Amino acid sequence: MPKVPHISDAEWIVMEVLWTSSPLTANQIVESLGKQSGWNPRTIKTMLNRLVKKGAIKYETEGKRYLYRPAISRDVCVKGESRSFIQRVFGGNVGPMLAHFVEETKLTPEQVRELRKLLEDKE
Amino acid sequence: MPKVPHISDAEWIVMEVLWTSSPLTANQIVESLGKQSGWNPRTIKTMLNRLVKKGAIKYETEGKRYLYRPAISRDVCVKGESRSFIQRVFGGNVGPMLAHFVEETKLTPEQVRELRKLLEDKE
DNA sequence: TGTAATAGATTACGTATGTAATCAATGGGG
DNA sequence: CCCCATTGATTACATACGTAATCTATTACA
Repeated sequence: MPKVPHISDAEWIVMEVLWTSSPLTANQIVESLGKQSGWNPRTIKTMLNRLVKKGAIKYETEGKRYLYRPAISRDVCVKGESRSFIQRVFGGNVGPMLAHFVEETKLTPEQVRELRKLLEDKE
Repeated sequence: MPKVPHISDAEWIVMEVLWTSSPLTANQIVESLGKQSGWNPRTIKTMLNRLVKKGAIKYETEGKRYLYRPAISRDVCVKGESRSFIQRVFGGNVGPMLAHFVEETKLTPEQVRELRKLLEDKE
């Protein structure tokens, strides 16, 4: 039952840290987020707790230290969030969603080329 | 100050009704959502209230009837929600987001053709 | 060995959301 | 002209989220 838990905005930022490198101790995560995040370390601890509770991360105790690591892959989360976003905003239709963004967004020539290549491979 | 209010999942469904056709009375909205939604009419009334409060819809009283209509366009909401989604999940980078979906999604030949056309126009 | 510093666990609290029930005003039928 | 049905407004309540503070257990130091 790969029930993808919903990762909130703030939680997502914490997850990124662990997806980038893990395992990490709570303190390493706090440091990694650093002052830029503007979060009190307590706040980060709280989020770690909640993420554990919702099964997004897990920890092992190495001696007395807690080592956190993701319990679900970034890819799975991206798919989950994407699905619900596209469902909500585009009624589940990816095609129109893509069209919307291709039209709406400034893309670099590189990106345009890459997308065209991907589309060619589709056919 | 086109501050785009956040439209929640459930609220979005109500908004779709009004974006599709408006103005409507509360009852027409309830009917339009019908049993498929599984919502108690009270629930729908509550959402209408909240949407009014957050400035997503407005109403005029025609005689004693309340006529609801959107106060913000679907397009503006789509842009707002998209921005926060892409920010969260793709760090704000639309290019990779598009690449992800083009790769991940089954698209009809039509859709592929349309996207390629849009991309051509981009260059 | 008693005490302070750590660090995870628990509790806090305001806002948002999902999902309603209850209140109150108003108009139509008897 | 009064009472009920209708409909928007107010209130309810549990869960999620953002943001912490406090409690507690453990460890390092004086």
